Amino acid sequence: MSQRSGGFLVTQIHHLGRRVFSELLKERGLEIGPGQGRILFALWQEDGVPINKLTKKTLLRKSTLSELLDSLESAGYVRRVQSKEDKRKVLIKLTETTRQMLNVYIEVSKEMTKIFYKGFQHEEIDQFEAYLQRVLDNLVKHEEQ
Amino acid sequence: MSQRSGGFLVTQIHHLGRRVFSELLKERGLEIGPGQGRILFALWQEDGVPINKLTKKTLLRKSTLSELLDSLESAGYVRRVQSKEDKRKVLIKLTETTRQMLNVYIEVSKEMTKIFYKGFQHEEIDQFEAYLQRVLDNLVKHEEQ
DNA sequence: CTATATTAGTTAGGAACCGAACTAGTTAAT
DNA sequence: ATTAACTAGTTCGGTTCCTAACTAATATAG
Repeated sequence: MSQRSGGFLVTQIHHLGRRVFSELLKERGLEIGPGQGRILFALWQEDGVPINKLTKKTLLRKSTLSELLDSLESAGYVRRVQSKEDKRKVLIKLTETTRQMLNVYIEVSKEMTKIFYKGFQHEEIDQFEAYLQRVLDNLVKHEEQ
Repeated sequence: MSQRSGGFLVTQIHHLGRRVFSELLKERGLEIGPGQGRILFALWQEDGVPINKLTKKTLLRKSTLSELLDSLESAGYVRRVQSKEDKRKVLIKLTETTRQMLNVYIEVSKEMTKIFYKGFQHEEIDQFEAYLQRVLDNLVKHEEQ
């Protein structure tokens, strides 16, 4: 119960990992930051979604997304389209250029995973990610209340 | 090998966790942000250290520390003292006020840990944190090269 | 059918991070 | 004993995140 450091470890992994990932993206010529990549990744899985849905996928605040989307839009990676059914909603669509970046991004992600899990057995990865998911669920549940 | 999401999970846990932790600190009347807390925590373990050593403990860049220490100093939580042996070095010392915050901080950390690990057995926590440490080591090793 | 509540996004101000370029002090090499 | 190389911190400009306060559109309740 006493000296647990999970939160600190996660924070350190996050920051270090982001630096490494950032470096890999640059090496491969992908001119996006890891924050932008996170949003694009969600969009590659499902395109043309309203911002509100992106907040659920990324767990970012809508204000954060609003700003990141500004930068992605002015870089020409996404377009904002007002929904016709509900005029409050803004649908985010990938541009053609962006769709072609997916493969490189996947490559970089794989490389990142290799570094991340160096020396891990497959079952260890499974177990570890299951733990991560449980922790995430705990936090989500706590925030919902 | 293919669809691994460890990095994404860690990122999400980090951001959610930070929001929760931030909230807890506020509830308990501790007027510091989670970033500041991270530095103070390192100082509580060892006081009067040069900034360079703090970069190793926190894994933050020196520019980041420099700025966070500005805010901690102007809030009266730490003092900067030039080292006499090596005039390049700046030693960071806690003030008396800050030393008294430790207990509350520990309380908040415990509360955070409880949320984080809800439903975990002791051995599961041990195993999980060992995995985290391995991942962190991987990233540190990769960066060193 | 209007008033109210809810939902979707944006904006503004601030905090926590980064790399790159700088200053100043120390060490090492000729 | 100079010069060159290294080390310690700071500063600057930029990114990614936050909360709180706002506007606009839709849904609901009387």
